[in-house]
Amino acid sequence: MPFTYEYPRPCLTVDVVVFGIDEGDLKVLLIQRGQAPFEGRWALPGGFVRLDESLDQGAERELREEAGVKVAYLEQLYTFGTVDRDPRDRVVTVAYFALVNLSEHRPQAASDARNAAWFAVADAPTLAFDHDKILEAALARLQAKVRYQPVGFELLPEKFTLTQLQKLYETILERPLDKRNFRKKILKMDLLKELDEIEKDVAHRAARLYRFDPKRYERLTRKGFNFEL
Amino acid sequence: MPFTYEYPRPCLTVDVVVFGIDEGDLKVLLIQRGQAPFEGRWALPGGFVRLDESLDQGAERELREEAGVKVAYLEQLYTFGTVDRDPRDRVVTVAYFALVNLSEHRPQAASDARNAAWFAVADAPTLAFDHDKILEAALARLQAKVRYQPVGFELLPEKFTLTQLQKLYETILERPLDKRNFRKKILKMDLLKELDEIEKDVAHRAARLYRFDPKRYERLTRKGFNFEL
DNA sequence: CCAAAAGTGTTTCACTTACACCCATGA
DNA sequence: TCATGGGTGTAAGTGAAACACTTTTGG
Repeated sequence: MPFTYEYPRPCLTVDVVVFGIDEGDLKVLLIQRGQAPFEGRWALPGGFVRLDESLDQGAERELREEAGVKVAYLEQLYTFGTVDRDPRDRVVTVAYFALVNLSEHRPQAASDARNAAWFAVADAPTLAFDHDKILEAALARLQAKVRYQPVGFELLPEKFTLTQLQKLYETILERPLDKRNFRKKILKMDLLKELDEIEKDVAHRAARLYRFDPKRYERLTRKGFNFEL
Repeated sequence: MPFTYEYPRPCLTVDVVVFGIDEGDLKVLLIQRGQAPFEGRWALPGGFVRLDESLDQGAERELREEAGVKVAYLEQLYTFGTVDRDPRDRVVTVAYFALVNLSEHRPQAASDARNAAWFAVADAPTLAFDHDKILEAALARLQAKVRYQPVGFELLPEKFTLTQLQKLYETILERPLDKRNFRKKILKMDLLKELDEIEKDVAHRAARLYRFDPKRYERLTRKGFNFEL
């Protein structure tokens, strides 16, 4: 018979804040709850961790099952464990923070789970449990992170213009950036590869397309940079 | 009869990496284990979370009980939850990161728990479970944090000299700093209050004592600063 | 030819860095 | 008087911030 420790055990869940960018809005993926507690309320995707999976695996599995989402980036955010955060039982949740490329994902996520939806972060509804607090923490983390790591690229299509990239940063940081300074700084990082292609089907001068250099991107992700702007 | 969720539950523990500074060495508090698994091996202080306490409360309680330590600073670090990190059962642990003022604490901690000891981080033994990984993560966090928040002061006595403060930073960052630049920068932050007192009992010119301004300190802790040096 | 966005340089200012000598004190 | 650490200023370089006009293209 297997050994087990003789201590009372709380429930353990994972919850994931999934961010995507859509036409200048920062969006978050929410799920409408089907059962009590908080039945009918919107909440972060998540669920109970299985005993045979790690926390990271649990987070990915829940996203797949609940929202059909494949994430481009996933990191642990914080663990929330106040005694009364779930009215029915003691539940500790490990919160995660994820980024997805919305241009590839929207159709799937929307069709797959009829009760999943993307909300602009600015006008998300009041969430179940302490999920408002979790969302707030995730937003703070995203804003901090984008200043010293190139995470933001996970949110864009593979080929993009510098203006798209700048809009992404402006959306996340919630303030306008200077065009010339932005381009100077981002190009000096030697992170982008200029392509021979340009935008199509725009009613004005077409912009040059870029893609990021995966090697350089990887290096900067590890060692960090300073992106104050 | 109270409601409970019908999912298998892992064990949940907290473990704390407690740092202190002692004569130019960065030290960490370890506990020698009295039971299996890893009996006799050194490990981080910690233990099972009770169902009627939050994670933060659990961390503080364990420190009190196991090591008689009152911490000056405590923050959650990361949650470790791979399946096999404890050979006997599924145990998820929420790791914390703490700073104590060693000049006030050593006698107590040493006497209180005969199996607790301070080790220089550089030559700590191999630890039980995945505690080496946790310690490594805590050290990285401390080094990162000290650059943009005034956490380091928790490690010093109330009144201190600028040289002591500089040594503290040098110890944490593991590299020498320029004396004049250090003083210029730290004083410009308007974080320190110059006292009318000077060092006692030194065999050379006595240095001026400083204390930090709690209001200003609080503000900088929240909003951050840049301390690259 | 007009609307719309693309693209491009320079100046100013603040901050970081490097660096060496005299001072005060107790032994 | 000597050994020990305390205390101080300047110059050069780097990076951030502010700022406006010309170019290209499609409609």
